[in-house]
Amino acid sequence: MHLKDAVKNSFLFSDLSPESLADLEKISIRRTFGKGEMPFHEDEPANSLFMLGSGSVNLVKSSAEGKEQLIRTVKPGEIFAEAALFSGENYPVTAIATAKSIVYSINKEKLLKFISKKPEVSLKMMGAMARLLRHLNSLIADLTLGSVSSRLAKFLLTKYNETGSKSFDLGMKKQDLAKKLGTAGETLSRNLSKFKDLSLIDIKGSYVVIKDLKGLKKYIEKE
Amino acid sequence: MHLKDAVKNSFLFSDLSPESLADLEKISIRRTFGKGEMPFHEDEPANSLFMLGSGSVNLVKSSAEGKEQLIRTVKPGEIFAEAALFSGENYPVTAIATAKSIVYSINKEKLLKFISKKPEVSLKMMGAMARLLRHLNSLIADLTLGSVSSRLAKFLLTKYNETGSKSFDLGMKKQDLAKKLGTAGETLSRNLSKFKDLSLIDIKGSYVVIKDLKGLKKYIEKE
DNA sequence: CGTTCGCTTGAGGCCGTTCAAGCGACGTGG
DNA sequence: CCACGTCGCTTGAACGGCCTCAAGCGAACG
Repeated sequence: MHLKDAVKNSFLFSDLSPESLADLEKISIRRTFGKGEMPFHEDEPANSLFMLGSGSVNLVKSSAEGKEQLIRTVKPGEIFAEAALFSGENYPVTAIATAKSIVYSINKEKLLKFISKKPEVSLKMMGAMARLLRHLNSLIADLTLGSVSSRLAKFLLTKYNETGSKSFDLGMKKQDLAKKLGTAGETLSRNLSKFKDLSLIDIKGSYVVIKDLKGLKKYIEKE
Repeated sequence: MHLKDAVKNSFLFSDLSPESLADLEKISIRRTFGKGEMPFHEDEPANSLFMLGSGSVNLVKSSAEGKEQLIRTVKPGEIFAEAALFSGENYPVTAIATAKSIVYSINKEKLLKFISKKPEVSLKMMGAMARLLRHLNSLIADLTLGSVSSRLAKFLLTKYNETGSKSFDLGMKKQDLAKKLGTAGETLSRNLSKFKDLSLIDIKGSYVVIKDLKGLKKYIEKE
């Protein structure tokens, strides 16, 4: 895949002029990562912004004991490590490719120079960061204020809204979903069984069918 | 207090030219809030950016059941509700003044116009958002990956680093500290007692003396 | 002097964790 | 083609951290 194509889906750079695009290409580096490889680690000095061309990347925080919290999963066209651009320290999270991925990295200083000539890009950049801020805010609220079953119900309903269908695939390993929900695999397993016993859903493998929409919605509120 | 003085401590606007400052003043509204009053609520449409002139403001997320998680406490000169600027929805959090505060609010569209003429301000704005992103990232990690005692130890050591002294005041009500640490008041109380019993600290009221720095540090790692 | 407020302390219970064992699906090598 | 190992998931049992409810206590304040 070429940068030109990647950029089409990109929020940040989608309507750049051809000349600008050529400039951007000069300062960006294209790399591919296999499943499990890490584009960057949270204890590395941050010197680049990244854009995902294809594949999928998870952003996680990990503790000394090896526990992990999934902060965000990046989809093609999205940028990540945006905080890296503006503070001279290390990356705040670790990036892990969960599938073969094409990643463009852009050196911090060069990008800053590039951006400063293009106010539209700055605005979009801020927009992207603002959306992230919202995401993190509600993630905090979720993790702190709610229970696992409420988070699970919310996840299922979000999937339902995204796909527009009552039956869908989880789209990730249950282990990963557990991490996303900030819990252990066993606990997720039990909660899925509970929902199944209550006839709220049916589940076979990673394939889910929502049977009782209202019932699930109640679970979101019910702490 | 006049906007001019507030701006001196402000990260965003600190080195604006006098003319720009005059422009800024035209589009900003000065308001004062008493303790407990709310400059904005998380279910209100977001139409302004805020800057704290003096006083102190807490940003919280609250759940249906009235539980609250403290996301950030804003200090004079800092801006807040920055995410509001770039996405047309509601405020992501609720702001509560914890002391008599002077707050400047700036209409979203007007500020955007103002900013777009000043790339330096955009850059600073992004810097501010980047710092926030980092803050939220580590908050999530803390809340998810660690225990209350670890978070408490981290808080105490941060205070120690900030003040440079082993004895200091908590700087807030214990209730508020509990919310900041994402726990209940009772649990905080027990943990403080535990640290005291272990001779890691001494505490009288909200006045703390650190007695065993290494002991506290161990608690941070220890899950 | 009584009330309110912030904090502490106790008792009980629940949710989620960890450790362990077991199970089916899958792939590989004999 | 089957045996075996691995992997992801499930299930059970026990433990424990944190929460809630409730009572009590000192300090501040009217």
